[in-house]
Amino acid sequence: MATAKYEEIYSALRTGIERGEYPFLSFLPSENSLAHDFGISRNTVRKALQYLASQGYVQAMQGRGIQVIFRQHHQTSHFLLTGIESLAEAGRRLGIEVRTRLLESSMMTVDADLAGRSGLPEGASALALTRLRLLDGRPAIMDRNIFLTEVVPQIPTKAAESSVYAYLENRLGVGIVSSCRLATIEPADEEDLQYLDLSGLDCVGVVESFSFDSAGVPFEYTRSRHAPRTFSFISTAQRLPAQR
Amino acid sequence: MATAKYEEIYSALRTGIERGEYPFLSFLPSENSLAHDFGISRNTVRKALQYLASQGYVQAMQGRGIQVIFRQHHQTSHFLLTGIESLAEAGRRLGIEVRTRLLESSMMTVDADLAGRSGLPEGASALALTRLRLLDGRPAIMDRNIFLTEVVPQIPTKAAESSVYAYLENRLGVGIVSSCRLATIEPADEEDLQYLDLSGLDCVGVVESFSFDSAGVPFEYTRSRHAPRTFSFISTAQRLPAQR
DNA sequence: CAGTGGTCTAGACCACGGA
DNA sequence: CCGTGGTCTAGACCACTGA
Repeated sequence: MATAKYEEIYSALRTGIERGEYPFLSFLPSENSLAHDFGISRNTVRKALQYLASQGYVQAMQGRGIQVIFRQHHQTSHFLLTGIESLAEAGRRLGIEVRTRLLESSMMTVDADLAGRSGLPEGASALALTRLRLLDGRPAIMDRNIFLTEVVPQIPTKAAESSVYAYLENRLGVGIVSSCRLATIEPADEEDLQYLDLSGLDCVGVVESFSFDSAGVPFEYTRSRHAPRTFSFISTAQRLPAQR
Repeated sequence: MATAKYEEIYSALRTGIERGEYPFLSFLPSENSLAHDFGISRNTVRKALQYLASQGYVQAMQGRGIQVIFRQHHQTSHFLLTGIESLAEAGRRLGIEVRTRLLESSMMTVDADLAGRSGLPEGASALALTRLRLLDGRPAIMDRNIFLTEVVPQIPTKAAESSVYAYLENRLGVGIVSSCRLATIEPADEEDLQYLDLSGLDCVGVVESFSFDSAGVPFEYTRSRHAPRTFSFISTAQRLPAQR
């Protein structure tokens, strides 16, 4: 299937919501009428609606309908902690100019400490990148990426200075399927003070990321140190069934 | 239905994963065999698996199987940015003692600025709480909660000093269904310096939260200022269909 | 090739909300 | 009461993986 039917209706409804055709707190058409209008089964409609809900666009209410809970100005001006998006993609979405300086690229071996923190197999060969990312010309993020050599044998300087993920997807055919992120705050170190524009503050926001490729291999571990000014992550949550 | 079938199999598999019966990078039984074993249809099995994937427990791979990607020690020692969980619940889960001091409780009216930031209706009457939360005896979080009076007419001091959410759910029958969180870093202000244990740093982690109840009313806006030491949020992401 | 997950259907019954 | 969303089924066909 080129594009699944539920993706089409997901996109159609999302676009409608983002354009304001379905404003904040209004209701979407009912599942039955959507199924009829799009000529698909109700199950497929429900699948699209589930994705919309998981992204914070709508909230379904039994007996009432499907309400729009998306607010344009709040939910489109931040990085996504939920969602897999490269900095280059986020920059395009937010209208921010992203530049990247490759500071270091080297081969290494995953030691016990790194293996424990990252889930990468101990003793494996890995490629480490250190990159400084500039947002609208201001040094904002210090990225340290570690890739399994087995999955990512090398990364050309040019790719490292534009988008690593575009290179992985388009050249190597490696896609990130799942990713786990951890956000904390740490005292700034000498390197941060040297490179980042901290606006006089003494902390950085740290985002660690653990990624799995489409073959289920944990192949990437990244630590990003963010200047406070540009640390801004958004996430949506729904009550889960069977929550402990 | 008391508990849905998919909730039961979700819980069963999650427990199995958390107990190590299905270790990191192992495979679950196939969808067909799960359907047979639990005596339910494959669609229902898939629904349970989808929730497991959304919580970062598993990753399905076409033609191969369903792989476990959950690592106990990494994913159970942090607050959840994905997921709706009160601080009291998180404390129990993490084995942290949570104490709360109510600093202020007052009625207010939602002005234009607050309405713009929070999504609460301008002019509405609201109840504002300011609370200091202590984790294992150390002042760690300054919470500012704003509730629509229409939904939450009042909160007894006792409830404010234990868990507001338990009070909302059990006494008022108000459940949070969807919630949007925004995490940033800000310079510490005088109040933070006065109350919080900042470990000598000059920043706080700020989490803003916008919540909708089961009737679809945006009824709560919360700003939490976290001491850096205890700011630690985890989030999992999957590649979405139709990602921009 | 057999077995896996991915998509989709048509229909059923239930619980809930509002008129 | 009717219309809404919530759950569940049985079965179909597809695309992909690995032996």
